[in-house]
Amino acid sequence: MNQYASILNNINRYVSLTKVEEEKICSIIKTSTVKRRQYIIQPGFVCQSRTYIVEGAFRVFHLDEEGKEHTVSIGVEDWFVTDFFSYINQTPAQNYAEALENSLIFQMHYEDIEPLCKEIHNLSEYFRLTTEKAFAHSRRRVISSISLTAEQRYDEYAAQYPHIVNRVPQYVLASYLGMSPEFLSKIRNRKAQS
Amino acid sequence: MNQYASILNNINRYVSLTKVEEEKICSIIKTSTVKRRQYIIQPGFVCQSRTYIVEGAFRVFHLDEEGKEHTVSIGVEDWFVTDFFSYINQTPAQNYAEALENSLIFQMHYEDIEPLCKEIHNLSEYFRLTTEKAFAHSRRRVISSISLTAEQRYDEYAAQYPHIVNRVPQYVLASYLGMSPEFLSKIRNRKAQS
DNA sequence: TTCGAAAAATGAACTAGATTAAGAAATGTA
DNA sequence: TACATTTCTTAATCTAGTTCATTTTTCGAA
Repeated sequence: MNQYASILNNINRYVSLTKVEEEKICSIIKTSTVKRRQYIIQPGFVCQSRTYIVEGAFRVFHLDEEGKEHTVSIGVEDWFVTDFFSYINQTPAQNYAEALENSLIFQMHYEDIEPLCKEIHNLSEYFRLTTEKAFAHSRRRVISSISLTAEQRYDEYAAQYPHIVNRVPQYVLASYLGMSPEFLSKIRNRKAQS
Repeated sequence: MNQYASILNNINRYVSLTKVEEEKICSIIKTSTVKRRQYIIQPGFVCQSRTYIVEGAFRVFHLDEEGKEHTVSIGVEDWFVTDFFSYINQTPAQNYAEALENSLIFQMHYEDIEPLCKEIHNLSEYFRLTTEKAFAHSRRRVISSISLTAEQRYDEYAAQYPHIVNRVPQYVLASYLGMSPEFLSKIRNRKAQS
């Protein structure tokens, strides 16, 4: 069994790669291990790669002028972590991507993967379809953040990601859901009571 | 000059279509006019098409259980309007898309455009690149909605979309920015004073 | 196994922004 | 031109969620 089975499996859920295509894609993958608290993307540096999480967990967050962290996304196994704005424009990132656990990742460099998208129609389709899906979810999150109360947002998240909600630190989840850690604590406490 | 010049021009900013490709794409375009207040997407109906705005303005909004409207996106000329979640899954929409002005649109039907994406690599690339861009912006909006105050969100929008901020009704903009129309009125008034 | 630092919980005072309601202005329509 | 409907404004009241200061718990490292 191929060491890249996980990511190929993910891609083949959307398209049907030929053996040759699989090999080309695998040939540009770089494997790394990352320790908890380590950053793989930092403000000021260009996000060079699409990063696939084989094992572990990451978050992307934004640090505002007042020193407050705002978590943009949380990802675990079989997800991608990217600062898309930085990646697609190849301009310096404005966010951090931090390992929440010791992790194993596959990285595909911009200068390798973008030409490959021009070459392999299936790969282009894969990223088109997955990005459309991610975009649709992002829109749903915008609706939630506009229309729901803090407690409703927590409930929705807990229902949708039961395997993540208790895996990440509370202050990370609070900053993802757009509330203070104190208030999230209060919400959880209210639930534990009843 | 081709009647589809506007949309072809948009596509050719990202990829270089051949004449044959251009003709295939144009052959599936349906042109319509839509009156102000008319819906082109409604809850319960599947979003069948990608809609390109030639002239006019639209908004996509969600109606919650309490009867409140939450505007998800606002689009004018040279933008696409789609309920992506409904479109990609071909499931009933949960949102409305409403014409804010009398408008002229081009529509490409799911069953025509999706096979064409499999056939024309350039088209697949076009949608991949534009969706990645839209996704990156959507993420920025999530950050804004989490980290900025209502007034800062208004300022940011006014700076980024000066040509739209005074073109749409105030209650639409308020529901897009996630605040009450009364509060938006207050903000605008504060600015007019100083 | 104990120590120290980071994370979580608690509670009280505070505020951004919502809600309500009523009137004024603008806009469309006959 | 006038009437009806939609949109915007103003101001008072209310509350979800923040801030800050303190205490308690958790957990990794030695």
